[in-house]
Amino acid sequence: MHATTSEYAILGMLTIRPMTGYSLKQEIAGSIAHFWNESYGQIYPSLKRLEAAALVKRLPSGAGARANRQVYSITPKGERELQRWLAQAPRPQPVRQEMLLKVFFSAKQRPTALASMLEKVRSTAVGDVERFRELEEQVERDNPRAAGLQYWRFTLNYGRHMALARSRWAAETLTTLKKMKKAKPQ
Amino acid sequence: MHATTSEYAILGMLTIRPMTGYSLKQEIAGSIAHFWNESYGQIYPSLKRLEAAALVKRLPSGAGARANRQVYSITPKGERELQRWLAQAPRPQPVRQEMLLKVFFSAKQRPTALASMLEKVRSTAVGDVERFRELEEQVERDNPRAAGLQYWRFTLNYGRHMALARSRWAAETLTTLKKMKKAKPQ
DNA sequence: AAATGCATGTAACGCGTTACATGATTTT
DNA sequence: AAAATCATGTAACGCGTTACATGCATTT
Repeated sequence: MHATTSEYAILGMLTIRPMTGYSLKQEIAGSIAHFWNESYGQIYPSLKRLEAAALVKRLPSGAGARANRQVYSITPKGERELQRWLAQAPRPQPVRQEMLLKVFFSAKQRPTALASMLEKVRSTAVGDVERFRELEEQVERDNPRAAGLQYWRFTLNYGRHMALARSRWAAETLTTLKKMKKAKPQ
Repeated sequence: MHATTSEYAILGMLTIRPMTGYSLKQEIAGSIAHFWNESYGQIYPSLKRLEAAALVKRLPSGAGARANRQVYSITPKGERELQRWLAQAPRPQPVRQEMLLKVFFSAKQRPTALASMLEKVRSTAVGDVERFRELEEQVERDNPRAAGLQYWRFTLNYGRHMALARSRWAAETLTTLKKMKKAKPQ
């Protein structure tokens, strides 16, 4: 078994309900888009591979309208494979923070340039905190009895924690930058 | 101008001092590895492209030993291009959190599986906080008069803030998970 | 003499997005 | 009748890592 993370994401979505490639994309956009996305260029070939590995199967399409529609559901084998994957600790992902590159290389620039960038970072992060809070309320309003509501909340809460940390770091860095300016006026 | 972020990273490193492809890799590993990495497969072709765009130039290699050695330095044009890039707000990067995928899809699993995963996430994050603190001390010890020391600190501090937020989120989530178990014992 | 380090480079592969092509069905 | 939505798919490209090939210089 050498499924990609995209394939596990699809497998996971299919535990909610059987779906077409098209509705997978929609469902992802409407639930986990704040931390995961898939494009059709990934979805359709993935479904083919998952089917070949018997982790998903095509449901018989009711003849007539939308006969070309391919509805996929997860198989028991697919459920076992998903479960196996869930139990493994997430692999640490390589970090590539373009923003920190800009911070680091600002050492030889006028500090005001960095300050204005950090001000944008800060205000974006503050906005994100609010956005996550609203999203959570919206999710609770629209899906009050969703089976995985609490788990959904966990993921939104993660986003909020991170955005909050980011905003605090930016504010702290801006303060330090101002102190540096005072200590060493040009 | 359509340089990639890797190319800007290389350009930035060359503001520290002229370097070979080989030493670029080393220098990156020894300073910004906590948020950025480059492989030779990126570095050498990038240097070629940067040279073609006249953003870097090859220094004349002193004949004799190591004659094949290619030392690159940033050009005034390269410095202008870097500065232009630094002034732009960092583009928001697409998030793909494998870990949250596991949280989200654990809704239909036994909660103990998620708990043990989160415990790993938490302890790793706690370790990271400590690691960033140590790294900062080490940097201050080894490079006490580095020109960009404060900016270096900013980037390490970012890592620490994020790791701290992650550890707190994990702890909070674990607590909620325990409460859920109590409220609905199997 | 052997091992390690310095140094340059490329080919293959993986994973992902974007953009396009195509057409049926449903809504306005 | 037109517009929007549902639906499937692929080709091209971008960016990145891994693994390999090659060879000289320095240290042990």
